[in-house]
Amino acid sequence: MRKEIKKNAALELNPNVSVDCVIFGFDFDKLNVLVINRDGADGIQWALPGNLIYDDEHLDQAANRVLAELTGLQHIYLEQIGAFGDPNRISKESDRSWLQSIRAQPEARVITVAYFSLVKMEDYQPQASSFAKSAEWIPVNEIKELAFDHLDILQTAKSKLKQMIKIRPIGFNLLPEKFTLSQLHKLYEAILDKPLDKRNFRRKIQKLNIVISLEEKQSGVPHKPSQLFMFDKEHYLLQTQNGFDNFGF
Amino acid sequence: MRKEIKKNAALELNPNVSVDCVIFGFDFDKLNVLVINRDGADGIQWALPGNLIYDDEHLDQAANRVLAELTGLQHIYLEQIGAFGDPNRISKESDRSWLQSIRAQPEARVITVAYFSLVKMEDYQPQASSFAKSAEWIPVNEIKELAFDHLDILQTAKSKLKQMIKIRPIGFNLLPEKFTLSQLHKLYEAILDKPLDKRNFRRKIQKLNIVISLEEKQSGVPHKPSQLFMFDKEHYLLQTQNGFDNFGF
DNA sequence: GCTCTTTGTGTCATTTTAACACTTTCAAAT
DNA sequence: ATTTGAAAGTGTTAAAATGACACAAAGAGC
Repeated sequence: MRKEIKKNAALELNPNVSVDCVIFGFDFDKLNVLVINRDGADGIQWALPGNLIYDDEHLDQAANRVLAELTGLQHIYLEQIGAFGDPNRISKESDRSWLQSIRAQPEARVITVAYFSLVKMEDYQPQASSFAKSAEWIPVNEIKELAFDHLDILQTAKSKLKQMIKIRPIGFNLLPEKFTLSQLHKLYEAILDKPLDKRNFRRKIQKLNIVISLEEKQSGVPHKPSQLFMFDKEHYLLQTQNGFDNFGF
Repeated sequence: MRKEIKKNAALELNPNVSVDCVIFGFDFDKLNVLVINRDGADGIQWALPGNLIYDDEHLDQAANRVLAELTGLQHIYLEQIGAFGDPNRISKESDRSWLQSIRAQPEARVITVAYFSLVKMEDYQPQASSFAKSAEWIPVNEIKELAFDHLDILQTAKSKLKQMIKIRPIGFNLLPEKFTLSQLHKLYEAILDKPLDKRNFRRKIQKLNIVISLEEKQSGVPHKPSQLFMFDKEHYLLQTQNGFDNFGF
């Protein structure tokens, strides 16, 4: 009997800790973020995919599980961006009434640990399930309101992304295996939110030795076809071993 | 009666969430970290100052409160470095037996949110209280073992510090108001853990326009007395407004 | 006044940066 | 077949930043 109880306890949701995921995608023009739709009383309400953790799972696992449950996205490398702990972070009236419908202890104080990731949009078509009524990519710049403190979380994610892309070549996760330098250029401009000189950008990327030029070009485009490139992971790893950690944008 | 219960509930510790603080100090030679001593069965056991949060307090507040309760340090700007969520992070035998003695629910699953700060050692003489038997500055390099997953947390703090000092002038928090460039130089070397050329370091710092040379020199030193400097916060803030965020070390 | 210790300083060769405009290549339309 | 539109791709120059490197000056203690 005692064992029974313990076993159940391990499978129970911890009422005090949740995880939320900020998944960025790039449509070759602007940054998008994956949100779910909770069908609230008062119209559409977007939220980041997130939910309570189980007592026996690692935070990182919980983030992966919750993301998969709500959006179908799996096998994604999620990186933590921080914990959000305002005691009133879920106390807005619209949020509370929604929580009543899905939580065993809707009044419990919940801190959340936020994660973020960059994915190739084409590879991940979100499929809503669980309490998510839908799951969609929305342009980051068009998001003016989100449930709970998710707008804060998104803001934090954006600024971490901006920082991180200066230090690590994470941008490649947003592009297909084979990409053009113009795509990469546009990506950096979207993330850093400022224009970068085309020629200087190309020179810098190529001098960094982190892209390999393929013997292949775009085809079917109504303009001069572009050379295709791949990320040179090995060369990058070599450089990091020598203490390299600054792309200098 | 119901109110009574609610009020008590608000004043209760949340059994699932704690905060831990990594406080760095600099003794003009090397980095130190503030640890408390829990008087365990099997000899001395160092730990980072940390404890459970209350249900009605912000995580940031909790970190400040816990730090003050255990070490007496107050009015310190603490910055979050991340949440640690291994479900077994407090399950080592020595940790469990200690938790029995201080926690109402010693078996609860606890995630912790870690904070860090940089302080002037001279300004903060730690005073142990609560369950801390003592509170002391220990050189970071001499720490081989800590309670729970605190060694992980310390490691993370060190690497965040290394990153952050390249982006923001946080090092000045470790030095007195008035300092010499040699002290600053040594500090950067200690944090980055590599030698920096003296002349190049001085040139760079001075070109950054973030220090003001005072009309004052060291005295009483058995060698050529050094010029004193202050951090030029205003000038730094101006630069950040223009998007500046890279000291390039 | 000698010794010890730390401060403080300059140059040069190399690399990196920022600013800037025109030609090439292809598909689609005429 | 020719034109048009749209994006790709390319080089120079001046200014600034970097890294490597060695010796004189100032004070305290003896």
